[in-house]
Amino acid sequence: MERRLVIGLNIALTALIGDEPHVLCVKRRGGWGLPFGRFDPEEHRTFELALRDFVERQTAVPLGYVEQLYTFGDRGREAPRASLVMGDEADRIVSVGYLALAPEASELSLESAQWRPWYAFFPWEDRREKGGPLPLIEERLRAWADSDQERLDRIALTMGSKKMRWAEERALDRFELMYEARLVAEAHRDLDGVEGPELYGEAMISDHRRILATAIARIRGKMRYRPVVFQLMPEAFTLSDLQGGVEAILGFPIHKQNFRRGLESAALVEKTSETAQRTGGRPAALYLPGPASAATTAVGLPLPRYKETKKA
Amino acid sequence: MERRLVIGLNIALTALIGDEPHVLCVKRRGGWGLPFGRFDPEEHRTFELALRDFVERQTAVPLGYVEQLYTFGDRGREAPRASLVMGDEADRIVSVGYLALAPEASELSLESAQWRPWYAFFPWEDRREKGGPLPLIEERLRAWADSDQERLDRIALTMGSKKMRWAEERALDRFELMYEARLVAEAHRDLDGVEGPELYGEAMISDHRRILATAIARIRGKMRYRPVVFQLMPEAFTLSDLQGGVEAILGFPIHKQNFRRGLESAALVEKTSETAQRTGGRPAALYLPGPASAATTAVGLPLPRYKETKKA
DNA sequence: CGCCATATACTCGCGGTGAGCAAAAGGGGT
DNA sequence: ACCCCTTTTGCTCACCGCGAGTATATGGCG
Repeated sequence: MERRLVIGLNIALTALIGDEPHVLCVKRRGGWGLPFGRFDPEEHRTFELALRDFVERQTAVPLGYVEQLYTFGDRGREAPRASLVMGDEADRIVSVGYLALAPEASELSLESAQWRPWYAFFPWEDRREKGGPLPLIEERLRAWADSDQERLDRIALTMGSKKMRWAEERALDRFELMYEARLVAEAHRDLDGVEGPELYGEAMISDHRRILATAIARIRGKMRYRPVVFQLMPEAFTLSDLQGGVEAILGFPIHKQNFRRGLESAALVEKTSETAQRTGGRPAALYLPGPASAATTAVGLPLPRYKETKKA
Repeated sequence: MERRLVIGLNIALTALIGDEPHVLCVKRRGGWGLPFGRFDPEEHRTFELALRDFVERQTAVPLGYVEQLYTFGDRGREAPRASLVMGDEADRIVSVGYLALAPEASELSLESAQWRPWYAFFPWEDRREKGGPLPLIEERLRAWADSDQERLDRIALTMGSKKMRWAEERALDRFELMYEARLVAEAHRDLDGVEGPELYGEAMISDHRRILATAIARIRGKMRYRPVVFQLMPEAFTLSDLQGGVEAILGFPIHKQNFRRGLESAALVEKTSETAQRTGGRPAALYLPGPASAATTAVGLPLPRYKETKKA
């Protein structure tokens, strides 16, 4: 029997709902996963076209900004059951992961598709509020390292420490560390089928949570040198909205005045004469993306680095 | 007749020879190209293993650092002749590009493999010396733009201008611009088969020059936040060697004292007691990669941005 | 009319970075 | 032996971006 190559396309489509980043998920047997499909060379001229095609079919959501993430070709990268979903047992699956951004989370007509918050899958990536599972996770990672200096260094590097600052864009490294230390359900599912004690975040089928981690890492990193946030914002927005969105993606709060100063000095936004009607305090001016906000521009947002000592 | 998916792996393996970055090329009919091969799912467990396997077979050069670049799945991305090399006419080729770095350019036993300098393919990317084809290229690009403001903006953005600084990591964008403006031979070969006037840089088969541009862009960008240069250096080196390598990759000269200051304050290098015997001036101390130079470290070299006003 | 909440404006100080000067350490020629 | 040339190495200084705090404007609401 001949083995054939099959190319699967996976997409992490994210949009903001309020100040919470969400990812589009579809229900499969085995649990939630990212929308995906098989690339048919007869039918589609490019990966992107195929992607748009079947995402719209599966979820009735049109795609906006799209970017390729990574191509996974490892045999055995998935649990055996994945092949039941994607093709014949004997086929070899190569999957190409994509990131996409939408300016709003559209209504979903299908029950099998749903917007789910990022941080349900990665609770440790959200540091906007004090608290959270991080201290405990670090403790368990150190227990796993078991005085192995190399492991301890790696933990300090990816999770932050006294000397090393928290690097929000290392979301993938953190997930891989958690996987190796068996603190996420997928590790047990893939390796021995046994449930561990206290695991963190919701699992996804196959390696989809890994792809989502890649997507989070990518967009977090990209925000520093490309104005991609605007792909997640509506036409007009207040600076607070924008900052809320940025903080949601980054996973930590930033200084308001400095953020605004940087935005204006880089011509990233343009003030309109209208104001938003809000409850609470003084009405905020509505802004539009400015001349420097074109997706092709190599200008970054004024983003600080995470610091332990900041107000909630 | 059934069409099948074929996965091709392409690799841009680079090493320094003196102060010149070189890429490993293989001779094919049609001209020079990157080493590549067909991924056989029966034989290889992962892409990387396959890569190492056939590069060693084709060129007898072992790979060091390896990183995936991008996966190209477009139909018609290649000239028809490519399918003769890679598979049957009817097969659909998807190619995965890789970047690899070697600490030295090993001797090549095969005549069909050869180290070729980066800047033979991209003369406009080397701004270490005054002069070069850039002013003329910009002029021809503007002629191509023909007062189309969008094109003019794009040119200013990718090629630099008064307001926009030269961004060395935009090598891919520049190549794509040159392709669209038909200033590289591939554009004519792929589109109409006619030779144009004055073209820039040597051509490669298929889209291999594009992959090399991607590789250059990637390593240039990566140097800013990861100490990847050390993958290109021998065991011990002088700071001038290191700086020469960095400048070779970046494509422009940098300030010596500031470079050294940054290196030491980041603990990227470690001084040894030995010195290099050189002709010319004062002997330089030999250095080793320092504690912060591990490939996993998120620390960048102290790299300035290109400025027009610099010494030769 | 006073209170509250948020938006917006301004200031201050540190540290990173760009740029240059000057001394140190060899080699080679006269 | 001495001078000159070259490259390395050490140091200074000014500027600017950025973190962080303080103060003022502008609305809603009781």
